[in-house]
Amino acid sequence: WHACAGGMVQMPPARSRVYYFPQGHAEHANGGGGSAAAELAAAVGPRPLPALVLCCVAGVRFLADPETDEVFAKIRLVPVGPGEAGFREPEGLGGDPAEARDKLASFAKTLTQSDANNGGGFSVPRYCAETIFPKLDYRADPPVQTVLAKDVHGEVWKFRHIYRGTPRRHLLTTGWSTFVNQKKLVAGDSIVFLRTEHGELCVGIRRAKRVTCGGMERTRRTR
Amino acid sequence: WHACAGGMVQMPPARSRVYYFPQGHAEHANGGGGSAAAELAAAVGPRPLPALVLCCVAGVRFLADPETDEVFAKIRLVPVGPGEAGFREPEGLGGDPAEARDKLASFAKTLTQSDANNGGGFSVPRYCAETIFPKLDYRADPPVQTVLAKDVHGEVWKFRHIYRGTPRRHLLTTGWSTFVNQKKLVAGDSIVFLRTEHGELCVGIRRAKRVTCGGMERTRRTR
DNA sequence: TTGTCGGCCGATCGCCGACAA
DNA sequence: TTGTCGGCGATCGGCCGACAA
Repeated sequence: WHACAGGMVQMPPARSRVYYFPQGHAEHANGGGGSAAAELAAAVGPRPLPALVLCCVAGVRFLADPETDEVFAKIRLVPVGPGEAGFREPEGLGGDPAEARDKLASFAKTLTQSDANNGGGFSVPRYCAETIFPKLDYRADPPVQTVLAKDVHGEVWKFRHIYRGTPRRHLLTTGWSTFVNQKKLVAGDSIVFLRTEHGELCVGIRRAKRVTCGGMERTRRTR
Repeated sequence: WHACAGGMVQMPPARSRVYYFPQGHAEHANGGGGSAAAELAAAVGPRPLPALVLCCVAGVRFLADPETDEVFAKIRLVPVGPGEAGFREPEGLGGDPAEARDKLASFAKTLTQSDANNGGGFSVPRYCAETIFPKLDYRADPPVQTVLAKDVHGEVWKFRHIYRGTPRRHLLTTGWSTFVNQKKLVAGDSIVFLRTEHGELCVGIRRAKRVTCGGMERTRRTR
């Protein structure tokens, strides 16, 4: 899902030509998780570095880690000889994904302490509630509904969406803390809600870059 | 630890001669976890099967899976040519381990529903409480103490041991449910308490053979 | 002797409006 | 508009003796 990966990530379409940069791949694979091929292969265009290999994108598979929900892509590359015909720039790179993207409405929010602390609730920004979520019946008092959202694995999460308080605001209550615990979200992580063209509601997460500092305290609301 | 593996398991001492049975090793490794070498190499003595390899036990290491606490052993085997001298039967097999075993007192109990259900407590059989656990001060009312026990990894678990109720019985209360949850114990699994010759208290677990049936319900005390 | 149950008390969870940034 | 807090009600964990097997 593009919404989870972030707006900076652009994937080359199939059958386009890219340069494979072996040294970067090796360094990346050393340092972190196994999802090395993805961003590197996306570094389209020639660079002033040795050992560039012109390749043809044979296939792209969008995947997600079943445990951490980390999204990555597997890109099959087939080397192309310099003399071979049919050199084609990945021309659609600027237009295609952007065009596809505004067919679906999406909204991202970075979790606050209050969202992540086990107080149990999530403050829904008005824009998100009004454009992404199903319409609320504002005649009810208070207006409440159950919201269902699918994650990257197709698993459905159930949230109680209520519009209450003075002044009025949108909140997710029941179901939210379960989601936070299962996904192991902390303040600083981001959550993405999006509605597909079929009107289906989806939810994704993007984790903050973890500060690998020792004395990091897991803030739990003190009473 | 022998107490966890059960009384049926006997390990060959170092430098003894055993027969390695390659086919069984291969079948076992296919079916289950990685702890293949252990029991197979323990099948001491010639069998009416082809492809037996006479080996010398070069070393035995007693290990435990850090996640499941499953105990197993790694046995280094060195093949011995049929003509080589010094053929020595593992003569000490009957006497040695048995003798070593009654130096330390141990007690095993299969967990009942009440022990495993999150009611929070564990019924300690009188024999276990009186011979394995530290002595209680029966003058107190009720007699209580804190019991510390090490598991196979050296991790220390803390239990509240109390002698109460009418009629009186020994119970583990505080600390027990944490232990059950962390070790993922269910009714039917067994727990082993033992006291080493240094008076140190240890705790081990032996899981029941899981029935891989679909509709197995996780019984939780209904209210 | 010890397995299971109902009772019950206290801790925690999580929903709420009141503020204020 | 929305982040954080104190309050407080409902739920649940877990300790207890009463039985009975």
